[in-house]
Amino acid sequence: MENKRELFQVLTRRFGLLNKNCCSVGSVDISSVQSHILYEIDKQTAPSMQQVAETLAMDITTFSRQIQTLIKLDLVKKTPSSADKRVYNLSLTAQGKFVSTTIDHSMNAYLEEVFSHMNEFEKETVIRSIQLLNQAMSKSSVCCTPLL
Amino acid sequence: MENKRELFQVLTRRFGLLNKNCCSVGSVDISSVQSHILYEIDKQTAPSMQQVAETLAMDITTFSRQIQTLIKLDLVKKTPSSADKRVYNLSLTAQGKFVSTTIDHSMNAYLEEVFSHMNEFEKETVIRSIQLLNQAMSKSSVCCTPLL
DNA sequence: TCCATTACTTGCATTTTACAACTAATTTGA
DNA sequence: TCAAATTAGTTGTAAAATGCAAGTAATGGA
Repeated sequence: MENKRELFQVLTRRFGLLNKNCCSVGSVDISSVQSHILYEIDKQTAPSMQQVAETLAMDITTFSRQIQTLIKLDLVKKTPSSADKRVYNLSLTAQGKFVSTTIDHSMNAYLEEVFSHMNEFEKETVIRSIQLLNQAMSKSSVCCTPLL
Repeated sequence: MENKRELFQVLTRRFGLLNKNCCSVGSVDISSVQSHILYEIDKQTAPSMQQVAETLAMDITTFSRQIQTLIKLDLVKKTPSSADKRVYNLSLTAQGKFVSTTIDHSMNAYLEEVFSHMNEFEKETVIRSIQLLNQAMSKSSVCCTPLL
């Protein structure tokens, strides 16, 4: 079986769909892009706008507006940096933290469910393979340069 | 290492980015969604609008407009079905076929490049793992029901 | 034959996106 | 030291993508 693209096409589509469905927590309903933003703010410590936008390979102007939306939803806080007055540091509000954590749980629950269809050996192999793939992609010169 | 979500988050983001960059062929410049549409029309034989829209988990009205755009770009042809006059069968024009094939080649070239960072054993393992993953996801009850 | 269903389209209204052009703060280098 | 270049972030505007509601036309079942 050598049609790699087919495999990856289906895989990405599934993940895209998963991401689409993922992001409704109580009365808060955010987009997949917004959930990625929350995720990264949570992961990095007090990142600047530029940092997060670059990690997500997003245009900074689009990012700026998304942050405005997330602030209106009371999920994100923007604090002026004392070191450099041009910079804002991003952080999650209590509610933002809650939403982010809840999404994280439901994603992990979904992944557990998926892995429950495999035996222990397959599970290990697949996890290891994804790691290999991520490493290989980060080494690749063709694409994806800005991404961690 | 057990943070599965982290792994998949990075993987999907990379693929998303790859898809974004993928779709410029000569003077034709299409979106990632449109390339998925071409891909599916090429793969299925004379599918109806509903069929393709459902495979891609797209809203039919959005899909209808995307098809209009692709017809204007002379990439897709819409033929009334003789069996059922409500139905249109979709197919690629010569140019559409060319664009689709070219994208397919460049995606496969990219994947080859990625796999070139692995040895033969790793390569086999990763491919096999993606297959396992796709199977497991298709068995999953949580998500992704409409997808092949 | 008439009514429910199906395939597809159009009318909105919203959201997302990105280029260009802006302000304000910081750094560079003569 | 101070003007010029760079950097962080915002806003104007315009295009594209999205999806619900409501429409038309064809089909199929009772």
